[in-house]
Amino acid sequence: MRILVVEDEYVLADLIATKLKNQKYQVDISLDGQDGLYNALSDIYDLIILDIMLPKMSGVELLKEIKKNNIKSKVIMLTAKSTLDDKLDCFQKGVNDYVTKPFHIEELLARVNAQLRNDGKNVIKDILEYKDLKLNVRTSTLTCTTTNEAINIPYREYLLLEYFINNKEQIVSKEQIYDKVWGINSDFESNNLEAYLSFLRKKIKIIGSNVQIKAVRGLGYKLEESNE
Amino acid sequence: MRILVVEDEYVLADLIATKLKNQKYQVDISLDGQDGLYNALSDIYDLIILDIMLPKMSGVELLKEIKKNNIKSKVIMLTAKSTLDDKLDCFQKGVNDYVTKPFHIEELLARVNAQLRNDGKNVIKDILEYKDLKLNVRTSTLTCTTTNEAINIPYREYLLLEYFINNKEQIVSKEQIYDKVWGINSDFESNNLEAYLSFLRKKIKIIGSNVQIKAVRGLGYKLEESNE
DNA sequence: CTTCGACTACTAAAATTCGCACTTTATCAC
DNA sequence: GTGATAAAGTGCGAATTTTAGTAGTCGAAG
Repeated sequence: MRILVVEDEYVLADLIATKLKNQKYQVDISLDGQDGLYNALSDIYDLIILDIMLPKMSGVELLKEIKKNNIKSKVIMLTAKSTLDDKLDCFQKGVNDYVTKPFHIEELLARVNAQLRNDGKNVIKDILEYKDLKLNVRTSTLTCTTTNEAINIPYREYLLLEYFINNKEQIVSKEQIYDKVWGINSDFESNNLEAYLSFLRKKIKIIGSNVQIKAVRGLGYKLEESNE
Repeated sequence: MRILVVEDEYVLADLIATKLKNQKYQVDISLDGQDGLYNALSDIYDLIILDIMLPKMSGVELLKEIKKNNIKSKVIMLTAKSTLDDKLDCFQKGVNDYVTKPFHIEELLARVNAQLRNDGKNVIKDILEYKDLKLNVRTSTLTCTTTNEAINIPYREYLLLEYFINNKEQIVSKEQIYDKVWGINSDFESNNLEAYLSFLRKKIKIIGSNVQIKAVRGLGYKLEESNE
């Protein structure tokens, strides 16, 4: 899961980012509205935390722009002033949640989690699962429930697997994967993605799962149960 | 959209219900926790507004129960007391939003709307169909609804079929097909297109559909139902 | 009306290409 | 130094392209 924090107070932005990273979110920071918009328009973020008072472009304007461009990231508004009208205005414009400063950082985190929760299933989202695979978000441990074997997963491979589980049984293109795992501004030249796929597949095999990452030539990859 | 309000102060419950009904939601009211749970377990609600202090069964317990029963309704918690720990506890248990009394009714409505907003997901059409053929765009799988057989379709053949379905029952020339499937600057010398038609027809036959790609001599091809 | 030739369409199979998998080597961060 | 990440190298095989041979269609001439 990838989150963009748009907040000009560097200390606060950094605090939020650090806490979120501890929860295994990938976080980018923009310190002003213009940069925030630029990043937001990439449409790779699952959620955007957006301050209202920003240099260069206000949060409200930014919000309007991303809605106009059909960006599907969720948005949590963050603000010092908060008359009822301000709130209503933002909700009207499509905000998903609205937090008033000062706030407890834990509450913000809880609200972030509430927004990104996969409704219905995975109520407590510490564990992502697909078939006999369980991926513990906190410890980065991958477990196979049939063999009861477990293995630790390094950062990149974790991101990769997380993306696959969140898009289980769907074909995802290399570009999509690259954007999510490495970020927008990566060269995407070498076959580095394929190398990591190989690492990940090896680990899945080691713990004895029958889940596989299948290549769909020309289109991308797909997480599925292997059939034999 | 159907909403359940669980709140023992009748005046407040009624106010919320009335306002929601004005926005075209269907609303039911429960005045105590037991009745609330009974209603909630029907799993017909898109959202539940839940007070914490309730007769017979507390909101928190109710929440635990519906999560245990895998109810997929969203939940907005409504409460007078609100220490940070209370909030965190509720979010932890899977609440989607948390509103502290006293609140402006308009803010609650806005938050309800925010939760039930359709986020523009699933708007994109995932499935192209013609007669008994269904082509899943995400998985590149072709299914026949009469036989229930399915088969995977590689890239080129997928493009070809996609074009045919988008121009169902119309005669399309070889040039048009070539431009769409291979791009404008292709040699178009060999009978490569015909080879692919052959592949595709074979697959359609394998899954037992009665749709056919008919050649119209000198003009092109046409996707239609075969008649026998 | 029939027959023949020319042309178009179809399919099977061989040839080729190119995407992908895996390994190895280099670089980086702690 | 150790483990994680990035880059480079190599071989395989499925997807694509090409080739070639067969079947079917049409029209004109006998």
